[in-house]
Amino acid sequence: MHSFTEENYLKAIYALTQKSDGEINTNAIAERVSTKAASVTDMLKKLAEKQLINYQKYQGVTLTEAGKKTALNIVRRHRLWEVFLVDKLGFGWHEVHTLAEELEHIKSDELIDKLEAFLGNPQVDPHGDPIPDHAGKMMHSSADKLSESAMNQAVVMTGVLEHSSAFLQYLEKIGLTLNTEITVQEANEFDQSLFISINAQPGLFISHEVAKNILVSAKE
Amino acid sequence: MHSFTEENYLKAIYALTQKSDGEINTNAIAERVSTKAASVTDMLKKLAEKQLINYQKYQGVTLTEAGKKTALNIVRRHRLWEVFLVDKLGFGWHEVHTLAEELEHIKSDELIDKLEAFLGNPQVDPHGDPIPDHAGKMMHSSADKLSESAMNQAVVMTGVLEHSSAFLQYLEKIGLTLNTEITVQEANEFDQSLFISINAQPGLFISHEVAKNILVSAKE
DNA sequence: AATATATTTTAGACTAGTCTAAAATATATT
DNA sequence: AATATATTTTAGACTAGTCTAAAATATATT
Repeated sequence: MHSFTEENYLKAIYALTQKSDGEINTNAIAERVSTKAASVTDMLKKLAEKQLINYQKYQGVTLTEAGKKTALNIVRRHRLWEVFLVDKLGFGWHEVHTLAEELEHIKSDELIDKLEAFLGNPQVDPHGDPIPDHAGKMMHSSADKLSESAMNQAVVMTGVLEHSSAFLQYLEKIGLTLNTEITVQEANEFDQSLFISINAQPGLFISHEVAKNILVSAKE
Repeated sequence: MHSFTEENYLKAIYALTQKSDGEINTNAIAERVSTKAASVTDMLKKLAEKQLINYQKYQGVTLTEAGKKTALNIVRRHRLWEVFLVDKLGFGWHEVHTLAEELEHIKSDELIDKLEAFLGNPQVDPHGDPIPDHAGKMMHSSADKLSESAMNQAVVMTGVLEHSSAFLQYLEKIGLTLNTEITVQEANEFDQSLFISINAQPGLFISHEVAKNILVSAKE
């Protein structure tokens, strides 16, 4: 069994790997787990010892198969708890991350499997991120950024690339939530801001910064 | 905020207080939190420092008001999670204690309040133990031991005094679960074993040891 | 290629919680 | 009341995880 702290490091390494394939460096991990580089080095030795990461001094880090499996399991737990918090307890999608960070460390496969069944075997969490199964497999969505979406073509919002509470609250306020139907009606060449319509209602402007953090898929 | 470990000590002291009013001694706590007396002494100093317990060297321990409030809050969390695990996820009443011991340490009043509402504001946990409210108040049940129940009088099972998995599984197997209607038909003078009928079905024998760990209330 | 800068690691110290063995105190027994 | 026994506390050491400051290495710049 891995400690609370070890799990957090693995999760951080996994998340960083997603963003930037290749080796992950010490400072990036330190920032993610809110600690100092020196502490990270200590933990990397420990994780390497346990065969969870490939680590050579000064050479950066990659997850081993075992490490990846563990990380995906944590992600699985995290996302299932998020679904529970939003769907069952009525939390907003911007409020659940911190709570799920605690809940994810409760280790019982039986608990998680029962939770999954209770939630109706959801494929994605409240932010549209896919939920890994036991084996670590998860849905691969073929989503595009709204900022790259074609004009006058109805698409459906399926995810976000930015998970900050501020961003999520803003989206909710202007009516951009998962499964919303969006049509880009105009793109401003100067700043790439978009004029869009939501669910066929009066449109609104969003900045490029916002548009590039929204994922959409073709309406099926 | 109190650490995971501090919470466990407070909970242990509270539980011991329930069983034996008066001061709680170091060894009893050590056994309950599975540690050594020396470690308990260290922690008692810390808890006294934080005004959670009244502690004088060699004199035993009592909870302060603040300590009691904290302990009741942990009990509240523990029992609500147990309801969730049994009612919503389908765990057996003998399986939930250990999981709830982990879940109870997740500290968010909002989470617990929402969980409580989601569960329909239950008054008791799956073992019939009352759930404290915010203020630490809880239902006071006027239950008797089945072993002291009057003959030929229908009563309802409302709780247990023994929470071991083995005992709970045994009760479930023979059909003794919460809210079961029980009538004592015969008492054996020699060993105080009882012949009882359950929900008006063919009767069965139970030992005195079992009967004295079952709580019943008058059928209303 | 030599040097400056940035990144990572090492060394040694700190905290929370635990332990063993010895010392101090309380309680039980005569 | 004196002594034996049981309980609790103290002293000092250990582990997991963290930190700062200095040393080692890698990368960027000239």
